[in-house]
Amino acid sequence: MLELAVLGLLHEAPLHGYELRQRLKATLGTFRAFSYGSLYPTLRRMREAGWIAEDEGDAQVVAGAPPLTGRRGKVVYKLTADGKERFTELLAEAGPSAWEDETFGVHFAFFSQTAPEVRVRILEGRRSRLEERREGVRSGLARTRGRLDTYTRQLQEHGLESVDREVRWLTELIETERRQREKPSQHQQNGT
Amino acid sequence: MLELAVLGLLHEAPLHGYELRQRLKATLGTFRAFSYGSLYPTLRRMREAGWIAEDEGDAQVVAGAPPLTGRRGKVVYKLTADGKERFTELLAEAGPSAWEDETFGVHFAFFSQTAPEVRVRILEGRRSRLEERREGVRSGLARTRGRLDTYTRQLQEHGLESVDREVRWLTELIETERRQREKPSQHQQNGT
DNA sequence: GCGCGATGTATCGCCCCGATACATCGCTTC
DNA sequence: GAAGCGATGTATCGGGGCGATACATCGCGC
Repeated sequence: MLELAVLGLLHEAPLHGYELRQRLKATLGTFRAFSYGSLYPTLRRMREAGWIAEDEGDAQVVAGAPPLTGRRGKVVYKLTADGKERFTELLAEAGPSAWEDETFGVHFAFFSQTAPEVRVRILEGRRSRLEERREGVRSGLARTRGRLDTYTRQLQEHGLESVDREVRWLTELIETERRQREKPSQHQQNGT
Repeated sequence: MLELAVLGLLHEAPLHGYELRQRLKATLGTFRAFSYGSLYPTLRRMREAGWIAEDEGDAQVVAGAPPLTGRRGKVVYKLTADGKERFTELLAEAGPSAWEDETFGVHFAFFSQTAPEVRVRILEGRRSRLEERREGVRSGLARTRGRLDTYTRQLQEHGLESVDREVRWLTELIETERRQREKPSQHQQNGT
């Protein structure tokens, strides 16, 4: 999980740990935090696996943000060729591993680097995943009708509505994707 | 976490592991699953701590549900006196440990056993927690205006709306709680 | 009589989190 | 000018949850 996120972030620019974590928060938003307690071990694992390399040294690596100082002997990480390959490989995956709760957000965050067919597959996969869950909760709610205390029921209903909301969101996204594929001349990329 | 959930479930009736897990899913709904990989170790820890006792044996323990067979040498767990005490103790806690993401749902699920003041404190605590986060995301979104690609922005905005929705939900709940305290004659308990 | 899905108990390794420990930098405050 | 402080920065540790996996039995239909 974190692996993919780190791969994606470093794919844009070399970063050191602290920055990585900031970007993680900024990119994933409410979705996930990823503490240093996960980050540094992951970084080590990835270095050992050969996906990333440390660029010890000193200055001017920061690339984008003025508020980040970034000289002095920091450990700057960057992708190796193998790392890039690995990233592409992970982005191409369109199985359950891409649409489970914990994973989906990270995959989605790098959708602009992902192939259009894969995007749609993932969005649809996530949607049916959520629809299944929704049915489960709904029937559970129906089965225990009246036997639940107010708070438990309220919790369920709130959860149900959240799932519902996400399903609608996904449906819109899928439709947009389809439209995009009809007329691929338009693009929705950012403008730096 | 799981500890509180198990305590709460066993407080209603003795159960064995499998049932416990079913109830966990039914009670927490979309909120959390809790796999056996967490449940059984937790059960062991709790037994060692003296909160629960095993009631090996055979029959008629099931208490409520017809579809659950439940004879044969299953391991039925029930609360000890210490366990009940522990439960009450945990229910009375109204600190951050009760309103963080992972914990809040479980505490909420047992609100009907929780003191009214504690309920309000927890709801308010959760709400300010979410409001903080909302501000963080909002300002992050403003700071990077235009520099984010569509997908990342969409993820952020969806997350933001989710948080917003939960804040509104909590506000309603808080108001209901306050009203309840004005005229405590009405109650909102379930009717078995 | 055979297989299969639900019931049931349990473990293992992996990953992530919060807490914690440091150390330095740049800034304000006295 | 030194003392204090919050942001920057790197890192570890213990604990807990998860998915996968392994079994074993029960009740069912075929």
